[in-house]
Amino acid sequence: MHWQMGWISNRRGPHPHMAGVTILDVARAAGVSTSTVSNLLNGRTERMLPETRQRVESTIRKLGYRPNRAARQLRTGKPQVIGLVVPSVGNPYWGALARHVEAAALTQGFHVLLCNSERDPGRERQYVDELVSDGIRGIVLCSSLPSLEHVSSLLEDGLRLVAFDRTAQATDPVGLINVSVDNTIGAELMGEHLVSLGHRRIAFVSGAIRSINRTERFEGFLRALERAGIARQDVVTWPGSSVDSQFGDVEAAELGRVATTELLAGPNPPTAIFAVNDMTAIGVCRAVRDAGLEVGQDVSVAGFDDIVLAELYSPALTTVRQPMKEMAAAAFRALHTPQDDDGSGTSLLFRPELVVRDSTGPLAG
Amino acid sequence: MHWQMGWISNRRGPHPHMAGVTILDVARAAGVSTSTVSNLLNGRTERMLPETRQRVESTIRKLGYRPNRAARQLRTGKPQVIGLVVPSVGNPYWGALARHVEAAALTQGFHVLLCNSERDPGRERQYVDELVSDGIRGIVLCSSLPSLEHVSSLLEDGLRLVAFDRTAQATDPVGLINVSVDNTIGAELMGEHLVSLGHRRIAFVSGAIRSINRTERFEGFLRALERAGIARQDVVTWPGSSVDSQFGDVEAAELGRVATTELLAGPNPPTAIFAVNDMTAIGVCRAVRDAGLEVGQDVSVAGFDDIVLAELYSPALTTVRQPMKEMAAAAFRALHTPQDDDGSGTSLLFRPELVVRDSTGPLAG
DNA sequence: ACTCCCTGGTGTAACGATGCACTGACCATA
DNA sequence: TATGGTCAGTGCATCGTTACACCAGGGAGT
Repeated sequence: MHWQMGWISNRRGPHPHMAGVTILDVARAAGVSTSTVSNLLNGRTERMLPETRQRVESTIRKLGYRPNRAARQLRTGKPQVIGLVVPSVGNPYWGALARHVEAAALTQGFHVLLCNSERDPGRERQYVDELVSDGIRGIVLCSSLPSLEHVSSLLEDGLRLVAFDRTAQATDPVGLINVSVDNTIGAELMGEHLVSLGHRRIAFVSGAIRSINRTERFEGFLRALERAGIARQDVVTWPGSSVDSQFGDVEAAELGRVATTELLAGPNPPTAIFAVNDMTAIGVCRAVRDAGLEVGQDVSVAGFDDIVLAELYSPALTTVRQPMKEMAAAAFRALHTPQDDDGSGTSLLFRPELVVRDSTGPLAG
Repeated sequence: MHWQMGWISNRRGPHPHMAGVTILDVARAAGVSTSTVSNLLNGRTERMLPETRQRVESTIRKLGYRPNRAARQLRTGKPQVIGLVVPSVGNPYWGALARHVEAAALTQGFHVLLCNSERDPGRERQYVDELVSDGIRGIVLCSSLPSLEHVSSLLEDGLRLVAFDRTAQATDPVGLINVSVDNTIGAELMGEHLVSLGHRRIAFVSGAIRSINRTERFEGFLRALERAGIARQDVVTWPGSSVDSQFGDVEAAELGRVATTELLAGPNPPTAIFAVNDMTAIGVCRAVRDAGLEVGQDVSVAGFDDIVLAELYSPALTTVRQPMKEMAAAAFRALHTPQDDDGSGTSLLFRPELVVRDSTGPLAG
């Protein structure tokens, strides 16, 4: 009978896996049922003789058995995988996040599926839908969208969603957890730092202040200046221009450059410039130098984020550090803690740290 | 009978999925068998009335059906996922690769599992093993190991492995495909560029020349200088020091700094310095400035890779660009082309491009 | 009328793990 | 001797998809 030949030669099915030791192999070798092996694997050890447990465990090791994730997922509906959606992992900031999220996931045996939205809202939404329909129940989303209302139905269906680099908003769907640095405090620290160096005319450079992050950073910055007796209306900002739309990476630097060139050419130019992030700060530095001035000497420049670049740049950038590793770990953990229905704990704010390097210095003259 | 109640209320099983439209739902709605739907899904359309095909296709769309990846993998053994193992996605070079690999995968409906080896050979090996035993059959590996012999058994078992940023070696296991930029040509281009600027005393800075990349870059560099009549023994290199071990990211810059400081303090210092990569070049720049000299004016500095940073740095770095997007796409494609048993085509070399910016300039005086 | 082939499908046993409902053995109590 | 209660497991239906083996019905060749 040829079906029997098929059965014999094809114990592993039509497409044999490489690491083909199954739970059945373990069960047989240990002289127990697959149920017992499964029970052990899933922590139901209380119904088991320690001796049996030992035997099964050693069999698992001897055979090099590893549970098949696909089969497990098919059965449980929960894959050991989380999704990570970032604008672009080519950006050092998101690259660092991806690195630390993956490290955190690894400690719990989870894998990370990487998705680059390229700042395309449609693509971002599609990725989330796709991950969900692939059975993934936990996603770290770094959205470029101000509103996350479109995911509320997924949240209601049990998806665990962590929004990274974003603080909670009033209109947020319930169940959403936000992980972010405390932008307000960070900007306040930087404001204080610049004031303490003697600067009084300080500019804030960013794109059109629409995103939550930018708003918060601006607010914190203002707060520090007002405390130092600088009136709100005396704070220099850049009005924005045609360059200003959705920026990423290199464009952010370009924005800083354009803004600074205008600012320095104007009447009564600032002696210090606080950029909304490090990429922008780099563009600011370039413009300062292009104007024949020295960064840290003639004009102080500060950034935000503390990307790798900041330390390496020349001059090394004074900036506000986000505790990336801790934030990434918290984001991953939040994916597994059941949601608090009391509505609290939907925002995890981390304390930023002021990092003073060479791009800021005391007011000259 | 309570089992019946269970069956009724639990049509989706004990852990209901969110997007629960199955192939059976489609089959029923279209009035065909699941086999027919499956046949359509897998391109076996030749045995099918065009009319039937239309009906099934529109049903799929109407119901928003998406095949369950876990079930598909369980059956076929081949997940729609590839693995990407990089030293650290926090490094802009690898971040850029990850971004483009993911984009290439997306075009074919594949997802990318991200793994950071953190330059730990054990971790790198473990990741590969883990991916394989999870059923993944295609991996892009950016190894820190000079030899890849340990994966040969996996290759024999049908794993498709692409080694990125590495050229083929004599001892490579068969079936391994290498994707890399042509380091020799790239370095040659840079050597020519520096020579054409009038430099005669040019240093090559890297860690201990052990890795394949570094060796090739050094060779190409030498070739250009020899063609210009500069004897091999006159080429300045840095002997290496205690700082020199396995470097990554920030450490690479530090290496460049230390090396350059020594070089400039020595007798007859070089007028141009070619660093093995951009990170190192950045460290070189810092040391040049620390010595009171100006980059691009007093001393020319060149890098390799053209990471984002290079353009943003100040001065903008002259470097050798790797066509990352094309290389990433080729790496992904190589994962799916059957292996050529004739042994050819195991190395894909891409043509680099010289990018002249501000860090190099004509010999002063 | 009979075989043989072709077309356009269908039936169904797996893939590997899970976890509920069950059970046989043993002990304690009534 | 019933009765009940642990203990330490086991049996098996099930998740959604695939692909091989099969089959009905029609036409062509002999």
